[in-house]
Amino acid sequence: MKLSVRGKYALRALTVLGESYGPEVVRIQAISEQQNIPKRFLEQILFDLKSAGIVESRRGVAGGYRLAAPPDKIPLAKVIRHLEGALAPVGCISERFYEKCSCPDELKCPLRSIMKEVRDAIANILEHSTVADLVARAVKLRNQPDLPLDYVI
Amino acid sequence: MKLSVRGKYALRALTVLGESYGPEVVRIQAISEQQNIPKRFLEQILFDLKSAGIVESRRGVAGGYRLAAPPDKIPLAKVIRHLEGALAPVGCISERFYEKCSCPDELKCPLRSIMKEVRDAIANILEHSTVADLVARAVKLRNQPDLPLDYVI
DNA sequence: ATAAACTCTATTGACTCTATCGTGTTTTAA
DNA sequence: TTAAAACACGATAGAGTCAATAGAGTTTAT
Repeated sequence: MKLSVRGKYALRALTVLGESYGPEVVRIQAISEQQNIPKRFLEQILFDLKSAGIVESRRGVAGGYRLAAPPDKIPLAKVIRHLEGALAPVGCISERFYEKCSCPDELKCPLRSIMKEVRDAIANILEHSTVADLVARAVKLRNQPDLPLDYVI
Repeated sequence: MKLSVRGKYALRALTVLGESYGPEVVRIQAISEQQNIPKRFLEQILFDLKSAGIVESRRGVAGGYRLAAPPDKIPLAKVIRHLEGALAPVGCISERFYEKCSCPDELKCPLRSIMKEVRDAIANILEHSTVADLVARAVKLRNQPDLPLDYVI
């Protein structure tokens, strides 16, 4: 579940869209500049998110992107699953992206058993975190002095 | 933190070594056959684990590998970190494998803040699980009827 | 001495990933 | 009505990673 650059860009873009959620649309270029993301690459990513029904767009001179649902209705797990595939660290656990393993007997594989716990821990956080949480954290961090993350609860 | 095939092979091999932990050494070929791992590839992996001080070897005709420490003293996190690098899903969190991110301000990055929670959840499990746990689970699963993992607590 | 087994480096082929490019199409402000 | 802005979509290049194999060397029990 190492997040690719693509995935990071997507989540950062969604945070921007979440912050200005409403009927209005945000230009790609605005996101690109604010978040330091290559514009052409971002186009690709947003288009991909659109095909997943996560964002919607308006074309033309006053065009741009906006969230397709309220920020608190978009779990990060949904975004990551669409962009990166399985949350599980090994394919033989994943329900949606199952991949057969080479081990002698999957049902008796101790590694699979432990990795399932890891998967559940990850999924538990990412299913319950939404774009709204990202926005909330962004606001909170913005209004705080520069504390390292360890002191932020 | 998607585990590579290499990482899976390593952990499965360590489970075998854990099961027959003692002064005696296990041949690569035995592990390779039992676990369905390409022998030449496994050689490479075990040699790598040796350089990390996780296993030790004996050369010659009666040679082979054994754990360099008792199974309960080898946390899975150590193995995975050596083989795959950071446990964290994004490099800008990792203490041991830190990588700079392109975001405008890392200290105010909400994504980083959430991913730190994911990292902690993963690390919490993998720091406290050891090769001994893998062995214990293997034994347990072996003595059980074929239940899907969901019913195993 | 010989064979079995580890040691170590190199390399190959497939694949993935980031990023850029080109060329459309749609929309709308002027 | 026209031109510019922005999305749509596919193609592709370049770099890197990864699994797997290969080859030649060293060690050691018998």
